[in-house]
Amino acid sequence: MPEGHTLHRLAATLDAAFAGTRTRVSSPQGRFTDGAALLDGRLVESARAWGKHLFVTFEGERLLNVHLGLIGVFDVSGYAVGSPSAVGPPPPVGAVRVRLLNDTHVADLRGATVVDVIAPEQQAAILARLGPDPLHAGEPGHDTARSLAKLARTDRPVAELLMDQSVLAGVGNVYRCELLWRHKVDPFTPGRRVRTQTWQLIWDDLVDLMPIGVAFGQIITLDDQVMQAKAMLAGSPGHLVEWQGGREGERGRPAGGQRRPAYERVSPFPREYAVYKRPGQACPRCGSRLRTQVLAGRNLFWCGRCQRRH
DNA sequence: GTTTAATGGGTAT
DNA sequence: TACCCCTTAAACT
Repeated sequence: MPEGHTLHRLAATLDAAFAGTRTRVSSPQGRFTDGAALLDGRLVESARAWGKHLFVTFEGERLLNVHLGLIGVFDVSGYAVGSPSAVGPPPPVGAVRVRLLNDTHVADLRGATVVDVIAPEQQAAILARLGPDPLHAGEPGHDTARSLAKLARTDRPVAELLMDQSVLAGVGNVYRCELLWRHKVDPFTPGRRVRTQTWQLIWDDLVDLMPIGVAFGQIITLDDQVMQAKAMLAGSPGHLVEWQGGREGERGRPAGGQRRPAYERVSPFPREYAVYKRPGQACPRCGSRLRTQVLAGRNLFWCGRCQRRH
């Protein structure tokens, strides 16, 4: 589910599956019929993500803009990769708002909060609202300069600022809780009291961790898992790994040695976090009882004993 | 069978 | 701060 790593992985998956191909666009559920008609049959140029926003660019300066919200899912699967399929694409299951289809792949979108056909100017307006994205680090504007300037001018708590997409694009509730814990930062520290160095270290950590999240399709922040993940990525030749099943995340028999891009790697790691969703349990670092509290409408999880830094 | 929770965010009050 | 939207699956009764 969707923080920035999910969207970037999705963009890469869609790009590999659809870029350069003429793509059918439909709305099996019927709530995107008009938009689908505007895109149907056009060539897909690219799929890219900034923060939690996904853009699929079609020929003729038309873009499909998707925001998954809290519960959206965009499932991409290959139904005839390697050899032509006699059976064709699978029928849509459930409330499929948008289906992308070409000769090899099918992608079904469900539950998204934003699904729009937009022009390049509207995309520019969306991007202008976003803060720097750790997954675009190294590109112009994607560093800590802008976010530090914002921090210096506000008393809003750092835990709220980390989730503000105009401060940092792509960070969600899991990354924010885990990063604050990793850096021993008190979630309630007012923005202007956060040390420049602390914020820089958090940013550098996100730049390091989020690509691992993209590669494994999972937020990985526990140090031992991070080390194992890095070793696996370093040991993987090129960018290809064995495809593990019919659908992302599902285990299944290898489909005849088919090779798929690394971003479809299946994660071997259990979903474990230091503080996220562990209220009442022991802090992995100091053993103190972990706490939870709703902050700005979202559940915050932290350790009240060892998160004291600013 | 019904309720709830979920890695989000916009708009109204 | 409250409420709204989107959808599904797990947790309740």
